[in-house]
Amino acid sequence: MQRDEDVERCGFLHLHKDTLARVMAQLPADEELYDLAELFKVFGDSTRIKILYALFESELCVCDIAQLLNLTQTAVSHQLRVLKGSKLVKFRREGKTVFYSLDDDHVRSIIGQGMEHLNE
Amino acid sequence: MQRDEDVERCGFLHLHKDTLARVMAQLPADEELYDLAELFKVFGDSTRIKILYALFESELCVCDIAQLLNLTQTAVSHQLRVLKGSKLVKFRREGKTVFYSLDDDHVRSIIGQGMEHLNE
DNA sequence: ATAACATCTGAATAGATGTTCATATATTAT
DNA sequence: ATAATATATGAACATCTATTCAGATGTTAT
Repeated sequence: MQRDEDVERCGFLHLHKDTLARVMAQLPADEELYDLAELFKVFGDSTRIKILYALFESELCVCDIAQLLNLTQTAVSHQLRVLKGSKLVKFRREGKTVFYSLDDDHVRSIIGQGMEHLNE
Repeated sequence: MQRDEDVERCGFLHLHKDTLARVMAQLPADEELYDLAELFKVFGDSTRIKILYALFESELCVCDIAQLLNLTQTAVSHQLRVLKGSKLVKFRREGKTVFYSLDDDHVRSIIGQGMEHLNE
């Protein structure tokens, strides 16, 4: 991934200096780009997408999610942990059961935009 | 991932029938959800995110992208292939060089929404 | 035709990821 | 305290994925 000057490559032949400046100016810091990729990685699993979609309509407990989507309780629990870590879902406890719900409207808009892209 | 009735679980204790109906009605087909996850998987890699971001300002050739982002030409080429496969970038050939550009405004909005979510 | 250049492709490898199994924790009822 | 229930967690395993290396393809100039 890291590179130095030990390999022959073309120069910035096709890129004007001012364009280069604009591209570089737009480019966020490496860490921010990394975090962004980490966020999308969370959306990049069908189990998690299913869970998020199920939560569109109503808060749900772990067990209901598992039955609804035909998944094991353990798998759901693991994935909810990931979704929680990215602040995409929040939860509240009520006795033995834990209810999860969407934490953020960005979830809807991101998924919505993704769906739009697919249906083109 | 697949389950049957051989394991003890809670019933739909917390979910009213009409809510269940709404949740199920909202839920897209499995294949669609799978495709959506595949799409986000593409966004879920920092190299690809960098490439997409670089293309926000201007079309770029493979070699310029590689130098700009300090990546090998091969790695960039492989990732452009993936981006092309998801219709996120398009390209045009000009002599020896190939210029890539964003294929879709959804790229901007999806990345934008992701960034917004991070900065909360 | 040959050389030089830009890009692409396939195989191999190392690292990341999701599920399962077994078990632990937490809450409620008896 | 004990049992029952809902959820969470850790380790192990199999699968997927991104990069690198070596070589192929396509284009232009000589």
